[in-house]
Amino acid sequence: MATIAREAGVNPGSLYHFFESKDHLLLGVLEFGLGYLGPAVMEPAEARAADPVDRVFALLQGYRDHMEREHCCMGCPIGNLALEISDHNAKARALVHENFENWVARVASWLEPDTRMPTTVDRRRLARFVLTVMEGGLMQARAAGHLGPFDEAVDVLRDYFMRLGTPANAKTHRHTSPRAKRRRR
Amino acid sequence: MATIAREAGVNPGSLYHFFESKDHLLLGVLEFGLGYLGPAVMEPAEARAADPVDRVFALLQGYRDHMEREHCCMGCPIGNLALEISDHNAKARALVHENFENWVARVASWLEPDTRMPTTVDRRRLARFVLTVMEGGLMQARAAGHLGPFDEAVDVLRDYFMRLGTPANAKTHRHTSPRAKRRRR
DNA sequence: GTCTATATATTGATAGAC
DNA sequence: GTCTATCAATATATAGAC
Repeated sequence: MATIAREAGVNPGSLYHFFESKDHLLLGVLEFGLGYLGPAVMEPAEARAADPVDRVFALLQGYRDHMEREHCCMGCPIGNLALEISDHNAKARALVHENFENWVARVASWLEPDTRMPTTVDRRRLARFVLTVMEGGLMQARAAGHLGPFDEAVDVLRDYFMRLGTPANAKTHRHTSPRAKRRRR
Repeated sequence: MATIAREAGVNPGSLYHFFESKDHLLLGVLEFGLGYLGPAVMEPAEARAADPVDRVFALLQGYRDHMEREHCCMGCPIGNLALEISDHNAKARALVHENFENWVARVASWLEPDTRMPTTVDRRRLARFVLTVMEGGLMQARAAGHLGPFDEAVDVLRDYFMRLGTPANAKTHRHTSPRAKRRRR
């Protein structure tokens, strides 16, 4: 609470005017996330690519850029909370879940109209898989202190999409570009 | 510290005879993990399946069983610490990374001799991808409160292995068995 | 090495003036 | 609504007897 107050430039006691407790503030953060996702995370990816699969990799690139700006700290705030929140905090847990479902639904809506993938491919399941790979990749990148593990995971995911019949646009192949040679590991 | 002492059945002060501080105890936990992984996690999977790919899914099944026993709480202790530990705690972070590398190296050693996958498939990268999917899947399962998201992620991963030319043994297809019908979602 | 007791620091929350 | 001051609770760590 003290850190939040300091970062916000307010006095410690003032937070309690808006949130009746530490727990309520956490719920406020998670509710904020629900509205933040669209404008701050999904819309930029939608603006950068129209193709369904390119959009997915533009989204992942957005997380990568953020992680790089933070020097491999932080990662995904919702993912961090997912593993930090006690299993007994039902309300917070439900909101983390809702944030994930929100993410999955948006990405699934991109993949649904794709005509290259067989119709037997469950778009929602595939969208969830993208989230799975993103969160697992960021976790390892944070532990490693560099983006190598995240890039590797995205590479394999791209290979999978290719095998589903939907090669991603070459522009999203950042890891195979000359610049990538400078990467650690 | 109080919780650990209580669970261990010792008095709060006694912990400080073995660990000079809270931080040192955390390092001790992570060092313990390095030796715990083989006997407690990898060897059971190795005993259950000889085939490289079946072993991978036996390993994932082991995490699933553990998660189910805990009623979808806890998940992977190393993964939890990976996102909970401060980015400034360099020693702890390095040990989390070492735990992950340990995991990846062991799984890669299973995949290396596989003759069905093209030799162009980077075994170590694939092993890391398995860890990525496992951690991302457990994270979402913990948030959801049920194993649905984990099972979905494993399903997609199995599909990927199949497309690489290495279908997993039917016995590991727990999600498509009649029992799976009882699953939520 | 373990116990009881306690010191010290940090954190969560409140009170009341402005 | 914000500020200063401060309370109460919790958590980390230490001391000294046994």
